[in-house]
Amino acid sequence: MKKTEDPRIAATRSAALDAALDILQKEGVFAVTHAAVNKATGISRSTLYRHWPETRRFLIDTFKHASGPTKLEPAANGPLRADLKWHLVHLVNALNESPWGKVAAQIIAAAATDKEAQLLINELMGERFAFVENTFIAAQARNEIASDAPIRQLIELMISVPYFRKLILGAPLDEDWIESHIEFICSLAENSPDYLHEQS
Amino acid sequence: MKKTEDPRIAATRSAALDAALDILQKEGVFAVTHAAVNKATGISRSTLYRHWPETRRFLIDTFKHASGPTKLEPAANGPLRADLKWHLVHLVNALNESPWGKVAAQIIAAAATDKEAQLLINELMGERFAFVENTFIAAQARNEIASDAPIRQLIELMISVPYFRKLILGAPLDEDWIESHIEFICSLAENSPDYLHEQS
DNA sequence: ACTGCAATGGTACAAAATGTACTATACAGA
DNA sequence: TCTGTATAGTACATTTTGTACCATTGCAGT
Repeated sequence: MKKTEDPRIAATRSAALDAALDILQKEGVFAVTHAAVNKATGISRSTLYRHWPETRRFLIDTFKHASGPTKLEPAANGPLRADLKWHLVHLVNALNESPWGKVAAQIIAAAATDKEAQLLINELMGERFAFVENTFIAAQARNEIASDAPIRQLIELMISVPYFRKLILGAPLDEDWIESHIEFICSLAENSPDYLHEQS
Repeated sequence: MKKTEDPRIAATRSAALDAALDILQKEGVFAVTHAAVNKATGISRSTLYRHWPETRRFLIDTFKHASGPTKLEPAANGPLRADLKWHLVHLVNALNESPWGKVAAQIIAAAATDKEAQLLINELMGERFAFVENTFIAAQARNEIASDAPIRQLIELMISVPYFRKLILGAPLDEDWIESHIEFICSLAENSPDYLHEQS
């Protein structure tokens, strides 16, 4: 059994991934190479090859590094509107300010051919979905919204639009937009017509 | 002045881009190289370098090739629900069956560092947005939906969710899903509460 | 059919990137 | 201090990438 990890290993891994992430954001996936990280950090190429014998794995680890420690704190148990806004602000911050916003598109693209990337996405998205879902369920329990509200679709609406705007349209996600999006979702959730049952 | 383009040029371009697209779909962006296309087509490497001196441009042209001739036929002028379904089926088909669905994520990722890729996306998305927008405007003219319906947001809802499901979640877009999504959108559009004006 | 022009194919070669092996040094932990 | 391991550095083999050159092929106009 192993006591503690050699701090040197952690140090090089951390420094290398920091640099790789930086390169990834600034110059794109093609620029993330052992040689480039060596140049940026001074960590010798042979050491980098020992840590990541295959470039693909290096890139995947960089992605994981970018997603960072995902500790989603629980939303306050206020009214639905406040809780949703809290979630949305959290999401928008992640897209606007953390490295995540800049590399998410790369990870998604990688997922097309790399199973690990897809797993990473599933993990992160699953976490966020569950998180928002809990908020809706709590609101149902407080009778703020109908018991048959289309929660799944409301969650998708809430999350997919900011991703789409940011990653695909390149449109800004500012304070005003957050307000209008929340308003849009909340009026749907609160009015809660029987969307799925009143089919013509 | 130039009469007609040498058919050989068109032939090699076409064959090269076909192969490049095939490689892109099957093996990802890193596999799209002059050498790989040479191996796949028999077109000599020197010829490929003459056509695309830089690999980046080669990839961008492959993206454009994937997006194909985007001739969006006008939707029928039926009731809103029918028109929207027509649009959504068209979009889902593009995501499910054409190369677009498989390479869209790659293009989006490329857009992060490449201006041309972003322009391509803007062009394609702008086209589709305008298209769906016309349908909503026509529905307004026919008094099917209120004059102050939040069209922009409804369009984003309609388009962003299938993209999100397909590209990010990897979830299927089948017939059932199309029905429920249409139902969701239509009930919003038709009920048309004053989403944006009844702020608390 | 003939001819000039341009595109292609093929080869050779230069340059750079990638991957591996080996040794000496520096550092962590006991 | 001592041992084991991680790192730095070097050297080298291999692959990939990019360029130059020339012979050949095919197109277009006469």
